[in-house]
Amino acid sequence: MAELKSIGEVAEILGTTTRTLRYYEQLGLVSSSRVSVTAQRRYGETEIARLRQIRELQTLLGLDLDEIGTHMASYDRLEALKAEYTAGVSAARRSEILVEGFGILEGLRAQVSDRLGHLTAFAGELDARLARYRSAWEAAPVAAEAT
Amino acid sequence: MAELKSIGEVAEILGTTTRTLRYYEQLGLVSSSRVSVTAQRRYGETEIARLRQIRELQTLLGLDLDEIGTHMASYDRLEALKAEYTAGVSAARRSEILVEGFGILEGLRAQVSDRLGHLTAFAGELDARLARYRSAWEAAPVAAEAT
DNA sequence: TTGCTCCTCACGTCACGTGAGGTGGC
DNA sequence: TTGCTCCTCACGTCACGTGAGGTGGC
Repeated sequence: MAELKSIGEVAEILGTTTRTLRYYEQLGLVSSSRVSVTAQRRYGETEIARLRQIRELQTLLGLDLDEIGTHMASYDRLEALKAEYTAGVSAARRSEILVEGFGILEGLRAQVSDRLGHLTAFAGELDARLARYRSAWEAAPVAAEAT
Repeated sequence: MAELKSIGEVAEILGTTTRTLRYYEQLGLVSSSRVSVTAQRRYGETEIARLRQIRELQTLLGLDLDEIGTHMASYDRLEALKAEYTAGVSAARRSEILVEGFGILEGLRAQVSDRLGHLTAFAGELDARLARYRSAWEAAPVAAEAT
């Protein structure tokens, strides 16, 4: 029931390389299960999801690995909260971490919105240029047949 | 009427550093006007627009400087076409470059659409997480006053 | 047993960051 | 004349790329 995958399989799923995954592990961004300390790395669904998240923060938002490390630490704190939550912590501590986690996600969401705005504007520019091409094309119909 | 700007001013406008602008010039991505070969660099509106374009390709689409170089070379060819166009070239050559330019822009547009899709999905994930926070918040109203 | 993928160094590369030491414009 | 920004090396850094040489699983 374990369904563990090799580093090569995971690299292909994520569209990256084995070198990159080992580098992430070296920086402490992810961990992999290993039979012995020199044995082959194995990845479960949890780790793959974590890696996917790291990749999104890196490629979509352009964060560096240090910033990503901070975010992942926050996510880890939130997971720890869930455990504390069900174990029954004080209401004050509970709200403390809720506020922190909420703030982090709001910050991310703002960055995403910002990027979306810039990307949409860029798409608009490209569409305008493409439209100008099409009108240039209409103006030279004979040339179109020459290709 | 020149309105030339210094490297520091341009760097601040683009939200980057003077080092980066000099590096781009070293790679041949942009040029700057200089009184002598060792004198201070000056940038006109054309060069600033070009730099802005380079930055968009780099930060929004994540292209490397080699790929960006290829794109800028294409843009240059299109500018050259405009000159040829008004000078009156053959219809065959005209359509040749129109096809090429159109293809380049379409490729870029596809990449932008792809990124927009991924970013929108990422925004959706974040919104779902934020919604879960809000319901957790409702469940602990007393704690909210404690902060 | 033969490939194929995996492993650990370790040097190379890309896109800059960051002083070191010096010259030029308001 | 005094700052401030500019200049050119040139070494450092981050996030990997890329072999070198060797071990382990189907």
